[in-house]
Amino acid sequence: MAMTIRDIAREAGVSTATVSRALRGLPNVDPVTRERVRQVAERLDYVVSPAASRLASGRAGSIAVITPYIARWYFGRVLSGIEKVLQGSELDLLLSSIGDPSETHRVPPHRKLRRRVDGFLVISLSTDTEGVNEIFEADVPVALIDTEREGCWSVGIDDVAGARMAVQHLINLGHERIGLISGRPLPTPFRPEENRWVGYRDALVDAELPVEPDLEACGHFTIEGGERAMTTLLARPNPPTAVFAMSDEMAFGALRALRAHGLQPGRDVSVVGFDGHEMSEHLDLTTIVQPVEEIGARAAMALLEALDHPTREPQQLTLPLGMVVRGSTAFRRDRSTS
Amino acid sequence: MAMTIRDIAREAGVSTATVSRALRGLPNVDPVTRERVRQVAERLDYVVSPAASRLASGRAGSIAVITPYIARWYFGRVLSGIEKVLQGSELDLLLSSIGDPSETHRVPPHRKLRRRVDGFLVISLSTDTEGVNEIFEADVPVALIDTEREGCWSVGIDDVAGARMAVQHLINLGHERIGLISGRPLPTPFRPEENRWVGYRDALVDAELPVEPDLEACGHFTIEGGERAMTTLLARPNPPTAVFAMSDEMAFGALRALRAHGLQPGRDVSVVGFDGHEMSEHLDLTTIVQPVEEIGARAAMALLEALDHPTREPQQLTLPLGMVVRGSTAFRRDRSTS
DNA sequence: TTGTACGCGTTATCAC
DNA sequence: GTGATAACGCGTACAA
Repeated sequence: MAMTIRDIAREAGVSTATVSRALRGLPNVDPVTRERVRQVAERLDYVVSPAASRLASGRAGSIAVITPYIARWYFGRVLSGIEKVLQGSELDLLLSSIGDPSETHRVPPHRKLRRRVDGFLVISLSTDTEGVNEIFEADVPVALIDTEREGCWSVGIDDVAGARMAVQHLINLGHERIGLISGRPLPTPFRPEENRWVGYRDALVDAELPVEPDLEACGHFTIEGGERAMTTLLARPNPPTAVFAMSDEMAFGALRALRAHGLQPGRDVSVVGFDGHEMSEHLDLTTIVQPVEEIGARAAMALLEALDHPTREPQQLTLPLGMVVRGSTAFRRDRSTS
Repeated sequence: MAMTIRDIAREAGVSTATVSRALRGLPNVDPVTRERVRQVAERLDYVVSPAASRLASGRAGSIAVITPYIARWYFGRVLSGIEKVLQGSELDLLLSSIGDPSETHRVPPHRKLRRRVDGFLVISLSTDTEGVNEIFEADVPVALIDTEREGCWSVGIDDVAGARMAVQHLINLGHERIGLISGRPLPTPFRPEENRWVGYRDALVDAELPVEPDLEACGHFTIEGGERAMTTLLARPNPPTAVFAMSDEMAFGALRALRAHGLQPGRDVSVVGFDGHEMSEHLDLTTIVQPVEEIGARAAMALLEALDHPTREPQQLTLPLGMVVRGSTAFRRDRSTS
């Protein structure tokens, strides 16, 4: 049924070794021979058996992407960036979501992926997360997204600086009580969350503004959560006049909560998001823009490089951030004045 | 370095054959022996070499998901549903996006995936799309999402009925000029697009309402596109008083276009979307709701079943649809009256 | 119930 | 530049 390398060898009148060399583009093959082998392989519709090739070569021929979520905006886009790069390589992309690490545990990826991948690509997860930490035991290169770790390649943005930029923008607008819609209570298994928290706090401290627990609420990175968080903040004794949400989706929920309370974003309460989600433009949301697809693409490229040059020293890449100011942020006005 | 089956056999004092049988849960193994082998394997941290196992057994141990996009809402959610099911199986999930079939061609998935998957899961793509049609030559089961084809398993919704329901809702509200924001000009490589077009037309024809080219505009399934499409429709000599958008995201754009023109969704122009996107609630959009993640999950389950029982006759599964009515649709009022 | 031994389709190491 | 041939690690008839 399926052609084997021997069929090609026989048909081309050469040995299997030569077929192997010819097809893989290795040197020391007569151009004429190579071409003949190519023709025969083409004609007989031959494709190498990956299983056999992998067994013989010792290479797995694939890389695994470990992500907490697949369906969420950020992760989908990063994944897309990764896939586009890998498409151009010879490697298979194995997708493995580990779900929310705080939920019921699935089989840790390490155990299931043992011996079957040449490298890992990890999105957003802290390297000490249970189920993630184990992948470093495997002796394959790892490219980290949104995190760093000794001996690993990594790509990401400066979350601390991004959060600072967002909060500083609010400070510049005269706000003094600046709230935070975070993901969940620290510590979290997501690095960006920690870092944005630090950036938020640093900006406030530098400006000698209060950092109160009362100014923070968890939004769990969902629209619903953001809405609840904003509602919570509004119900506080002394509510913030501006809010920094750690993601655009949570900011969307915050905007909705404001409107539900008869408040106008920007005019009554300023909101800054984080991501550069397409909808932010449509909802007139000021936000920190990160190059999401490119983050994925660069990480994939880094991993490919690591596989090509095993000895090369891992690099850390930080991609630039931007801020788009829209109507959701404005100068602070005393609410009683309006 | 890495343990082999022989190491386990030696350590457990049995043959490799017994180790293989014991570890795979095959019958005809003394429970005591099996347990001992298990213990040894556990202790030595042994995992089978997938390459060797696949070569020997002839099974690829993985399935491929073919999708046009990864980053878009619908596809990300379907993919997530698939992944959750596959996570519980022994199969690897190979992700392969083929991009927009009308764009520059990448390597067709068939060629790259030959001999390396036990089955295919195809999302939304017409089976006669170039690069997709070839996968049926491989002699492996295929589960189709949003499409059907002889000999294939399939899962989806009734797009014709869904579109009909949306348009009928508008008709019931008294609208007579009902516009359509479609994806792109027919023919398209996406089945849902064709079917929703049919449902739109059928509903209008049944109600003896006009089906004019002037009432249709392409939105390419993006927010931006939907906005442009709505703008186009509003500029027509005799613009529609209601619009059915083939996706929620296009509907979001349409809502924005309306506001940009000083029109109020629902009051001035009614809009119905399609999907059940989380944001639709926040934007007060009436929409047809489909169980997206479940579509993916069911398709994956179908494929697993097909792999387990190769002789079983393929089934076609149609999942139920719902409609959520919100503020974006309302009784038609003569615009001059307002 | 268990063991033996061959085959799976390549790659890689030698010789030539 | 090319050809034998020994791995690679496991699954599986077949025999015991």
